[in-house]
Amino acid sequence: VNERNQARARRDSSRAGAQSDQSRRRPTINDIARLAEVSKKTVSRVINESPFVKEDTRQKVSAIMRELAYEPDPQARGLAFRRSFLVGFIYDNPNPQYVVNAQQGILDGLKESGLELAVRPCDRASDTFIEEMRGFVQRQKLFGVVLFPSVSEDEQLAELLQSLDCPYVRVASVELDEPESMLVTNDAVGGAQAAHHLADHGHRRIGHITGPLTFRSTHERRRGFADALADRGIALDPAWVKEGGYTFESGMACTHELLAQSPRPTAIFAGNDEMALGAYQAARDAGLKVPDDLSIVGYDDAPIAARVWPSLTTVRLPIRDMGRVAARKLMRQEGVEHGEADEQVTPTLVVRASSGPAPAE
Amino acid sequence: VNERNQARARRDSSRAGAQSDQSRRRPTINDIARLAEVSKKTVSRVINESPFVKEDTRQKVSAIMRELAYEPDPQARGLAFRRSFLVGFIYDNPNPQYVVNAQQGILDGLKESGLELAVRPCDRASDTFIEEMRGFVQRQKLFGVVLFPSVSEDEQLAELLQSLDCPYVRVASVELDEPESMLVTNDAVGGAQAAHHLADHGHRRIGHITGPLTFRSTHERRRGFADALADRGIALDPAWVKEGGYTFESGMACTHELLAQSPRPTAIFAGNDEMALGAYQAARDAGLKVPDDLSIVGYDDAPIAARVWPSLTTVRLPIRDMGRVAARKLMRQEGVEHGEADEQVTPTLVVRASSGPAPAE
DNA sequence: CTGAAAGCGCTTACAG
DNA sequence: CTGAAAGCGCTTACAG
Repeated sequence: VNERNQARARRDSSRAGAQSDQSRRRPTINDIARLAEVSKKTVSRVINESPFVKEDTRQKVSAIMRELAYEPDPQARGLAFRRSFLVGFIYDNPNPQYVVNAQQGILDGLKESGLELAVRPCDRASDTFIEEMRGFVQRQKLFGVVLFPSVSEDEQLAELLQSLDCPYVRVASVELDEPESMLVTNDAVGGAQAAHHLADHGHRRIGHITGPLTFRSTHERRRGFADALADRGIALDPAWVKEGGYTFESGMACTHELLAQSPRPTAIFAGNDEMALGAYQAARDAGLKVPDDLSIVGYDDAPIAARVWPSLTTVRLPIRDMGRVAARKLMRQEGVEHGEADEQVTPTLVVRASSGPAPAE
Repeated sequence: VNERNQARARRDSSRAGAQSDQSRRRPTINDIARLAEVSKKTVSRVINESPFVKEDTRQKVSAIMRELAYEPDPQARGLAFRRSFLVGFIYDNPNPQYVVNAQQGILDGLKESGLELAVRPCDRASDTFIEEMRGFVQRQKLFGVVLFPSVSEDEQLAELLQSLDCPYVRVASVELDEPESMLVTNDAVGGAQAAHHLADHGHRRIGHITGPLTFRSTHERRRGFADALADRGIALDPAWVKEGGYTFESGMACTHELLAQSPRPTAIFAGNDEMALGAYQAARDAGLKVPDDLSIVGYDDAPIAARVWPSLTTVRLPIRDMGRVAARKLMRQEGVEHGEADEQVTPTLVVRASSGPAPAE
């Protein structure tokens, strides 16, 4: 005896007043075909927007579908298509804000499409990573997959998806793949904006705390930052570049090192907001006031950036937009989205209270 | 012509070196039946752990399933069962940290079960809320649904799910429903812990910023807080209770009001961490030092609580655990989880630097 | 432009 | 304890 059905039966029997099964049954393709006096194959053609249906017929069938509020069963369609209507969101970003925003954006893009989003955190360091992903994709016959950093940079995973014939879109800071399956985040532009902002405020001794060197974004942000400083005739001293780990603690430690030097930097550009907050802490420990003694600029514009004191100047990554555009790209690849051409996403500087003029010498 | 298949065909033709379709085809129930020399019905019985299979037969079939790494197709199973293996996570909590943790916990609970998680943000205030939820549940024939506050408190939604015969578990601060579909968060206990902590530090004039009165947790936290203060002989003056909105700004505004009174409170218990940070800001505006002049206690233990200065004393809500336990309860309802009895979740106080002894008079 | 037949990979009655 | 038949709600060839 199947326990699941026992449970269900219990519920059934406890709802004596429920409607009859007949009236609650949802309409199927057969109901539509019968009422429209066509074959179910023709109904199927209407569902799938086949051009080989006479306009009259299409109208008639559509009207009845609307009347009965008919929605094709994704499970049955999927079984026949040998493919599901599930989009996978595979992520490994440690920042919850990042994940929720990306997820929200993907859902924005998927809205009204009939596609659902199945979420899947992962650990690239795990021995079973690739096998787990293979299982997920194969078992669910995923419609496609959206990948955000850092798992979007995993070539092994990309190859797996190709071999499984599973469409994907990768969000990353460099063009790792064919353009149709990439969404590039232009991190060098964000780095440049931070550089111009600080240079324009008269800073000359500027430190940089990078993200982990295993992230492509780390190199892009640094490159954009260094190049833009060079444009203003300022060299980014390698001794003033420290590798952090995108964590509060690493931001604090790197800032301690930077402030121990003499002369010390008057401004620090942190690779993300989390590390920028660590820099706040280190500045306090060193008896320095932000921004009077030390200007700090972050990256991401996490919600916390506006809530700390002083509020944080930072480069805003439009993560939710990135999710929406990535989902749309995936849909366009598969021909279910006939919208406008590809959109771009670009970071923008948000100036708040943690950055100001360089202190007088 | 179906565009999706065009896209797929393009990909196919571009991968000339791919394995033959034959070798890549996943095994089906028919393959297993043929190799095990039984009917597919018997294989089905093994898959569904039916007791009506001879041990010998079961062993033989299991061995072949393992050998071919056979996994039953959830789509086909779902179609036959008239039910999917998708669990819905419906949420409307504005706090991303909360959402990610809950989601992570639900996934912990679902691990290895073959159930996938489909996420669905919602807006209870929308006119189409109930119809959207009906569409989601019916179209996907959801296995079940997990609800977190505040949407878990929506009786209309609960009734809808019942009428749709869709199992659910509601996480909430009070027992709104039958125990098997409830996970109670014991918010009154958390409120009491905050009260005892402040009372033990000698505070007598204590303010409280509540969450929105439309949240059940608001009343529970307040009740637990007030009762525990009463135990210590301290009355919670209604004039020192302000209704906030779980936002930074509301925490700031309420604290301004509290500090304008004379005498002013020496401690404030905020209904969540976000509002506690608003209280920090208001204290700074008023020239008060935390915790020397004013002790502040929050609720949630969001990651930011450990990252601000001074670090925030707060009541930790084990959100991830709540997600895991909720998922398990759902599975147990449906008989797919045969684990231990129901677990409880309880809040715990995390003492940090924002609370200390009451200032001398 | 339209349809009858067969099939996607499973399960539910119904027999035995 | 086991199986042959029919069906879940759709789509893919194949005809016409």
